[in-house]
Amino acid sequence: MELVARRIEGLFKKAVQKTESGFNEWDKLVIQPASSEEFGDYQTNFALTSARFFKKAPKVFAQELISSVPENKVIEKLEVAGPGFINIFLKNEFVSGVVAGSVSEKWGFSHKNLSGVVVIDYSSPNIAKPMHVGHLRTTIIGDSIKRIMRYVGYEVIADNHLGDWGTQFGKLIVGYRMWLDKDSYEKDPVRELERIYIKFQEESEKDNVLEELARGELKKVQSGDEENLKLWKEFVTVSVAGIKKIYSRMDVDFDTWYGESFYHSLMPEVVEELLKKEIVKEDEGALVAYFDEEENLHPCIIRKKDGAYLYATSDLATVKFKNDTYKMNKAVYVTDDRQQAHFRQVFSIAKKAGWDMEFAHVVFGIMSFKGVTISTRGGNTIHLSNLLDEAEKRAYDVVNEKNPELPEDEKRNIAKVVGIGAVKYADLSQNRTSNIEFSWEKALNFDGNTAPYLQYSYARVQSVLRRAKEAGFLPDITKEITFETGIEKQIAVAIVRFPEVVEKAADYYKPNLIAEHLFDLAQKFSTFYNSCPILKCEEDMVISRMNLAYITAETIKLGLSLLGIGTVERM
RNA sequence: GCGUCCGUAGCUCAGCUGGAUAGAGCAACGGACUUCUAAUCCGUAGGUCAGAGGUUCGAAUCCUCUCGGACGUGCCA
Repeated sequence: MELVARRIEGLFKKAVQKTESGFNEWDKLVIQPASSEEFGDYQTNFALTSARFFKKAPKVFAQELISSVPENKVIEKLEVAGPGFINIFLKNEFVSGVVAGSVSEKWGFSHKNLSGVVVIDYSSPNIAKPMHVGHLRTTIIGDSIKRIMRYVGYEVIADNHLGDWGTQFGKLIVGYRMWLDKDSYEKDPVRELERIYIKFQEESEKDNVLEELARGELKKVQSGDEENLKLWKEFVTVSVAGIKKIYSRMDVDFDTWYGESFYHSLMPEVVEELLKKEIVKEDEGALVAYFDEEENLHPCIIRKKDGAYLYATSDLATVKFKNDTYKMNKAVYVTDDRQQAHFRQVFSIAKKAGWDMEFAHVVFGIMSFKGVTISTRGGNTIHLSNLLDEAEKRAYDVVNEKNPELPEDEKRNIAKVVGIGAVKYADLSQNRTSNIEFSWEKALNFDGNTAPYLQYSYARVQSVLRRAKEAGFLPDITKEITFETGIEKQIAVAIVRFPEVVEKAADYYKPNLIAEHLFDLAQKFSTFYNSCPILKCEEDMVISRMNLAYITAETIKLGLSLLGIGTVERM
């Protein structure tokens, strides 16, 4: 089914072609949601932005335009307002038909370039340390972008670029040999590794010989020392198991797990290719890429004078690998904004190397707690597992209070879906690149603009539908939805706009647009629910209202699923 | 020094790809449950969009400068 804004766009295109040939700046023709209900359902500023091209006064041009729009089943009324806005009012029957179609047909996004593969690199924790709330943003935002892009029709590969080859392994090997507590290692290896890691940090501040030892042990891992390699493998295995447990709780998964260790063997040929293409030069024994002045980037070291590779080399290897392995459309990286310069360098080098694809660095601000950036080393971590535990516990307490009669396992499930949904939504509903301060209160809030609010709206509809079923009614989308009140029409229009919001969210990598739209829809639904009875109104309105409620719920469910958040039948 | 990001209601944030009177949530205050789940709804109050210039028919949004904050900046990741 074609997006409504695109249908309107098509009509205006015809109108323009009727009045004037030779116009080709079609990207100026933007149909947007009306900024206020009084201005209709959609609006366009096209007459204002393009009046100059047509050498006409905006208002005059707008008037001509609306009288040239061909006969159609979509638009009820057009009016010119203010300096030359065109307000677009849709036909009720049309809106109602689109709303009904939205549950039976798939939205069409074939106008987009969907060919090729999109690889999204997100989460990518440094392993052998437990995941903490600092990992939340990349994990949740990346997972949502994956879901959104898949829904739109891209072939998406979710890649977890694990930090499984870094300096932490040298430190862990040293610490493991010195301070291991066997019992706690057996009980919870990841926690014990974390303890060792923190202890190493503390001790090495007093005694910098430790750092040197660690570098030595790391070197041994990388050169294939059997005993160290065995330890490394063990650390990787236990950490990945721990990480997967967390992902499973959060309903996050990946298609590939090409960690840094995977790319290690590819580094030499990457460097060789860059040398051959004269993108990097030797300087003081290191290999360095330089950039044009207008790129405004610092030189980037690709290989150290001791022959070791760096972060940039590793990321360049990922790009080359993607280019060689897949027919690429886009490569997307979801990280905090400290890495902006790094990725600008990587993308620039990759383009010069001819590794052809679109690049996107999706950035967000770093998370701090009590004013300090969260890090394992800083000792101010909040383990992700603790946050999820607490979220589930609080959600459980609420369900238990509101619906004590529900079966225990259902209450547990509700607590999980609602608690984790709240945590995810708190992050996904904001998309500022500014830094954020972690707050328990915010992450665990269940009131207002939160996931539980949306889930609650969904559950209420299910409750109505259950009662309707008992009374012998069922939603029937072949029956028309009529708008008796203004709020019913507003709900319908919000449903019509939903796929347009999804498309925008995919284009700009902004899940918060979906969150915002769902909240708006759910708020309108709550208003409707509280003021208009669904089952206790005149008989011919029952089916109409039930249909509207049903489709609203389905839209909320779909939207939440694009955010990686589930729904429950009761809560 | 240079660069990037940020500064919007008491708090947390939307809006930033220029459009009509700057929006939510939380907190505050007042109302609505014998009626489809009150994790809800309705209403009130709250703003020199950090500041100053500029571009434009039109600026929270684009440009310049100033102030304030965070981060990055040749051999860490």
